[in-house]
Formats: sequence, structure tokens, C-alpha cells
Amino acid sequence: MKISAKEHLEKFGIKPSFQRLKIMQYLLDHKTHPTIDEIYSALVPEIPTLSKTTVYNTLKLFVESNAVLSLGIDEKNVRYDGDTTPHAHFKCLSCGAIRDIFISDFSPILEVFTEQIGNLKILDTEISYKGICENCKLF
Amino acid sequence: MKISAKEHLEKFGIKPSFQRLKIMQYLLDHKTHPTIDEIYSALVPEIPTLSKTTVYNTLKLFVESNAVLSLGIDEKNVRYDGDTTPHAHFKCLSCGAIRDIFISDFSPILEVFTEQIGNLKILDTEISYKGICENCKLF
DNA sequence: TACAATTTTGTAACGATTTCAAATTTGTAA
DNA sequence: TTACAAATTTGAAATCGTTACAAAATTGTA
Repeated sequence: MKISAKEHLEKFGIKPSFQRLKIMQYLLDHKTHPTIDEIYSALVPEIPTLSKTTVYNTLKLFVESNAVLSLGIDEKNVRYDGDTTPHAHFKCLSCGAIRDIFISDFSPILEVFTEQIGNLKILDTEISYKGICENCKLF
Repeated sequence: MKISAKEHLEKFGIKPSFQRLKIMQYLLDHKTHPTIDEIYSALVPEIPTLSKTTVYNTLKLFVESNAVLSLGIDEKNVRYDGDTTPHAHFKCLSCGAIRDIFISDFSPILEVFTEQIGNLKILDTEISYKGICENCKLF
């Protein structure tokens, strides 16, 4: 069963205004890890009064509330991911696409670091791969 | 035995100009993952004619030649690491310090992803942790 | 209905990075 | 050494993602 934007936001204690719902829904529907600009451009047609500042404000709120992840994999723009379950990302250096890398079991990774991490309180983990995807390898 | 900046640059086929040597040496001596600005500010006193553009140009060259790593762990500024051996990073959200997380054996991590990665050609891997360090945990 | 709190909006400012062409330095061949 | 081409450095201006801020609009409440 697909979770709705409203349910998702309420789960993280975010008041579901019209703009917030639309932005959250966009992130749940598009697993392309969009930039602020892509989100804005996609939604302006149906919300003509939408301000880019609102998109910035809203995503800042979402990220601080842990409803959305911000990704640093793209050096130019911050990218956002509505899927907050643990997974890694792969960015193709040729076509620029960013895809999810899901793994069945995260524990081997965590174990390796456990000793080193010691007294550090880990709040966030980001694993990023860059390279060439299958499609682009052909050319 | 400590490797010199000159040796390091030659290993990656980079012509060792005066500015390049100084910048590379700074990265080898300071494992603080400095920003462009920090490198520039540290070197201007001894190289008064240094231009910030040169620091940008030089680090771009270093990164493209794989002599230096660029890190995306800091959302505000790109950070640079003269140590190109595989290791992860931890950024303290309180004091901002970025430290290295070395691991004895990287293979368990790679194995986990092998199936998923499949036909992707991986050229770069970045593992970043964020949280609170021991010192900051006390306050 | 009135008023306060929240949210949205648009403009201006900010700051990291890039562009670009001129100036300088380096390498090379006569 | 001299002359010229190539590589490198430099500084100013432009670019562009992001933030600051105050006004306008919306929502919640007494």
C-alpha cells in the first residue's frame, strides 16, 4: 500500500499545508532525487503562485524533521529523497542520473566501523558511488 | 617515511610548479580536510601574490588527476583530502570538525553491494557520517 | 468578527565557484 | 642569449544556488 503525502507528513509532525502536501507528494512519486529547481519547475504549472523560497523553506523543514533526506552526492545542487529508509546512491558521471542502491542487510557495514566510531554519536550516514551506468557504458 | 609534495604530484603526472607544490604540501601536512578558503588564507602570507583562482584551478587539476579527493560531506564548501587511500569521514555537527575514519578491511562493504552494483562501473566511493564527537558530547 | 500565529511570497543580498582575458612564467629552438 | 610558443597564474566580473527579510496572505482561535 502506497503511503500518502498527508500520512507521511503527519508521521513526522509536520502540519500539512497545501504547498507542503504537493511538494511531499512530488518527492514520493518521483524517485529521481530532484533538485529544488526541478521540484519548483514541476509544480509551478499547477501552483502558479508558488515561490521558489517556499520550496527552499519547505525542504529545510522536511529535512530537519527527518521526513526527507538531503543528498550531497551532486556537487552542484542539493538533492532530495523522500525515501528515508537506509540505502546508498549511485550517480552516473555521464548522464547525471542518480539511482538508489538498496541493500538487504546494512549490518556488515556498521560492524566494520563500530570500533573506530567508538564514542562518536552517529546521526546520519551517507554512502555515495559515482561512475558510469549500463546505458552510458555502451557509448 | 613521509612522502614529499613533489613525489606525490609526479606520481600523478602533475607538473610541480611553485604554487602546486605549496598547495599539495599543505594538504599533506594538514589532515583537516580544508576548504579552498582555508588553503588560500594559510598560504597567502608566504605567497603574497597567490590568487584564489589559482587555488581553485589547482585543486580542480589535482582532483581530476586523482592526486587529491574532494569531499561532499560539508554542505557549504567543498573540502579536500590529500590522502587518497580508501577511508570514510565523520563530521561533527557541533564543532564542525571533519575527521578520518580508517578501516582495516574494506571488502565487507564492497561485497554487500556487489550484486546490486552489477553492471555499474564504480569510479568513486564516498562514505560520510555526521553526528556529535566525544568532546562536544560533554556539553 | 477580530486578532494572533503560521505560512507563503518576492525581492534583495550573499557567497562559493566559474569565466575569461591579460599578465607572468616556463620551456624550447635557433 | 634571444625569440617565440606553451603553460601557468592572476584579478575582475559574472554566474548561480541559497539565504535573509519583511510584507502579504492564510489559517486558527477566542
